[in-house]
Amino acid sequence: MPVPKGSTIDPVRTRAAILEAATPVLYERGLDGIGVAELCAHLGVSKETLYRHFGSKDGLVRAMLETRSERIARWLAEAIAAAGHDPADQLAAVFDVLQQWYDDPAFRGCAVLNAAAQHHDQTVRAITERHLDRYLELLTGIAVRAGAPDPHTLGRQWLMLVEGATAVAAHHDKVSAGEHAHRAALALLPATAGARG
Amino acid sequence: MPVPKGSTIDPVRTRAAILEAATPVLYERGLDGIGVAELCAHLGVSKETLYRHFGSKDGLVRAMLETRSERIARWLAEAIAAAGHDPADQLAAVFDVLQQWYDDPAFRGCAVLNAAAQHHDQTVRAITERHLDRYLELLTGIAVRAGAPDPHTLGRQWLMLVEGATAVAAHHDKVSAGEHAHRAALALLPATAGARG
DNA sequence: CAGAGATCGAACCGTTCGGTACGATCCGGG
DNA sequence: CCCGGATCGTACCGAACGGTTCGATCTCTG
Repeated sequence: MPVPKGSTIDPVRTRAAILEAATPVLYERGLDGIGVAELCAHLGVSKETLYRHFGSKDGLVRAMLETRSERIARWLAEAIAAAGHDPADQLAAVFDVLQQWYDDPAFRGCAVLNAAAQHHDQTVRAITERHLDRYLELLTGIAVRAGAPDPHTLGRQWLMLVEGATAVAAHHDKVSAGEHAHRAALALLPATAGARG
Repeated sequence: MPVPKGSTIDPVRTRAAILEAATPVLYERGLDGIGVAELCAHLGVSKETLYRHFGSKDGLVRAMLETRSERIARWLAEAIAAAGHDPADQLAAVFDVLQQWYDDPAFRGCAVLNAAAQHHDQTVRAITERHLDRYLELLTGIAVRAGAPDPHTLGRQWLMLVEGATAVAAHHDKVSAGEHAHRAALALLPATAGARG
């Protein structure tokens, strides 16, 4: 029973449960690939409840994308933090996490970028841009700690590798995509930096 | 007058004209972002004509994606051929073409990959995979001519940079995206190869 | 134990969708 | 000169869409 029936039992928990359950469904079916009625059936929630908590389908979508973006960034940041102090290890951790994601049978590419490809809504565009900002910040941080002379550019090139690997894994071939991207990212490090010692 | 009115004047020209006119509209509005009626109004064609030539909206979409994929590949191949014999120049030509594309105000990312993000139809997936195959073949060719020891892997890493640069340009910041990706691609060349001399 | 509030389920609304049908029009080939 | 076929414009279809409403139900709070 994902959502309790009674009253004041937990107004905020219902919202969170809806969000949690809607995320994978919207991801695998696509934002416009499922209607509100069928979606509610999957969630075990009535339409009225959904509309009271999110106002509209777009409201749910926006909340879902923001939550997902924040979660991904937190997930990556934790993987980086757990990798110790060596920037090379931190970089390896990033691409390890990515490859694990690619290996998930449900993997269908980046949910946020997929969403942006469908809704060219202004709000969704903003969420997408902020999502890539978060990625960029994490990667630039590694580049700084690695002593790269132009960490901003290196971070951006790493971002391209991350997104490129994700696209290739989603639409072409996921085997070793993370590993190949990782090796490419490493090759950029000594080329741009005078670092490593 | 995009489509002549009379009869046997040219059955194949009508189809081509529809395809040509539909491509930019579907690109900027999104595959599901415009209905058949409005689309036909933009094309200056009646629904009956469209359905006689393409059978369904999906039929039109498939034809459009295949045509677009082939055209992009041909365009890139010509740019490579025009760049002379030096693989480095050929690589530069690829990223030059990409940056020109990014600078187009109508640029909204790769039409084929955007389509795949919306329709997870089997046919669209196949078109997308073939599209990336074409890219990969062109890039691997450059890697071979550059004497890379593992040209297949290098081609794939370049493909990631190409798609990553496109995604970043579409969703984050298009300024210098092609140039940064180009520099990253160059850095991969001496790292993977023992070549250049 | 009574009331407030959250939820359900289902009916309902207007709109839009992809797709079809039809009569009128226009043209090139025999 | 006329017929066949491609086209147009429009009306139409059933289904699905996003969203609203309402009575019944349930549960926590006072």
